[in-house]
Amino acid sequence: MRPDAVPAPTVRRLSLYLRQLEAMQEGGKSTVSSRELGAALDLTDAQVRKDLACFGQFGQPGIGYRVADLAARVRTILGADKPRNVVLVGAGRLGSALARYEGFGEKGFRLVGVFDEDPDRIGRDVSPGGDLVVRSMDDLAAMVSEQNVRLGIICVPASTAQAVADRLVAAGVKGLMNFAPTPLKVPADVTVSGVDLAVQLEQVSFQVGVLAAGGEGP
Amino acid sequence: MRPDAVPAPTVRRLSLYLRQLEAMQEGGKSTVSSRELGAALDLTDAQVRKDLACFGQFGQPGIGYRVADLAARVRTILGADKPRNVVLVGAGRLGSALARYEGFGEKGFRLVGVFDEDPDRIGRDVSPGGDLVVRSMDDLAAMVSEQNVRLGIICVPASTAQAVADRLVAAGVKGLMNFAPTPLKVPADVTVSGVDLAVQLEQVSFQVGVLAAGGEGP
DNA sequence: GCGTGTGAAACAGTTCACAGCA
DNA sequence: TGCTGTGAACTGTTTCACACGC
Repeated sequence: MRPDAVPAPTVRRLSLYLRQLEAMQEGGKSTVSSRELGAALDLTDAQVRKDLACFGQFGQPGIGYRVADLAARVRTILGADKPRNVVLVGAGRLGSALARYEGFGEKGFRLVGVFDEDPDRIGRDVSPGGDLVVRSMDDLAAMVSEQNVRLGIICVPASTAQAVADRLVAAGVKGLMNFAPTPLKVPADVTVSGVDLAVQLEQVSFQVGVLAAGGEGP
Repeated sequence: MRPDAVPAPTVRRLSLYLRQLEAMQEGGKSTVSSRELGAALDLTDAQVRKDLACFGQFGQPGIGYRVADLAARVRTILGADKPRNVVLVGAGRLGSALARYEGFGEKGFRLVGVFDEDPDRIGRDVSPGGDLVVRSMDDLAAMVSEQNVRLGIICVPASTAQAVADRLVAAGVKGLMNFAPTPLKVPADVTVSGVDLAVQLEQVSFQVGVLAAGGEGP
């Protein structure tokens, strides 16, 4: 299957498979069936097989999948086998917390720069290791091109998010994770994923209301 | 349409409509067409109408929708017209940043408690206003029942996330937003929304790789 | 027996196209 | 004319069911 034909939901699950496989590998498991892998992630066995089939066949009938092999294969598919550089713009509370978030590093992402236009924030240390300080926005473009950065995280207020996105795109970034509660306009060759925390909580809240109302009946 | 039959994507967009409508209302706009509303959010006009039609008909043919009325109606549908109490568990860096995130308050959520089991964190101030301190997990159940809390945010490491979820559910919480990179098992009447930041970034990264590869051809 | 890979069927969501109304 | 509301068509995803291999 051509890589651009892989459904988005499949890509999301691939990431979950990898995490689960790594946990199983640590636990000393050598093979796993689609049923087992699915059960751990609340998915059907058919779903797991369909997802993996997008990238060729590497299961053994009657046995299942070899955990180590499959993990390595998925890692390659996702590109998680080589480090991918990331920059983060906006060193407010959320931005600073994300800069220190270990989860990105565990997935093979390398945060190479944190930027902000507020002079009070520039120079502040935002890494657990102490080797990352907030830099001026003036240094953004150079960093992106020198370190070949393709991914950017936007953690600025909604009012400046579009301007920041424009600068990142102009510098050469091709994928954005946007925490600002506003839609971004970007060229077609740039991917944006909006992470709108309030909207997500709103969704849970609505669902809770629905289930509560549904449960009231006789 | 029965409220439990509303598609999840529609609920998410409803939240976006509301934000856009509020912006338009502030801008002094009194009516808006599905085309306009859609354009602001990168949606088709048909999509907007279908979404709104789930909740009855309140558009005027030839005119469009009255901004103020529609905003009020959507607010009611989402339950955003009355405050909804929320507790947050895990006052690490991410948890502390989220506790201070204004976006939740703007949507009508009220964070009434922040909890952690680490004694070093208990008592620390985690609010912009200074009226919210980290409390012991021992106080969780009482707070949830006294303040009638239905929503919880989990910001603890993956290793303790399930245990925290169990305690929240036992206390009476019906909806969870989970920032820990692990799936949670909960009863059927409880909703969980996983916000897996690394997975989300992975998805963007994969997409970037695909588009880059696709663009190389002749 | 068990378990993969895969076409067929079912389902969900989006887009189209148009009737009907201001 | 402009715009809504909505059935019909379409697209994409999930589930089912089974042939084939260990």
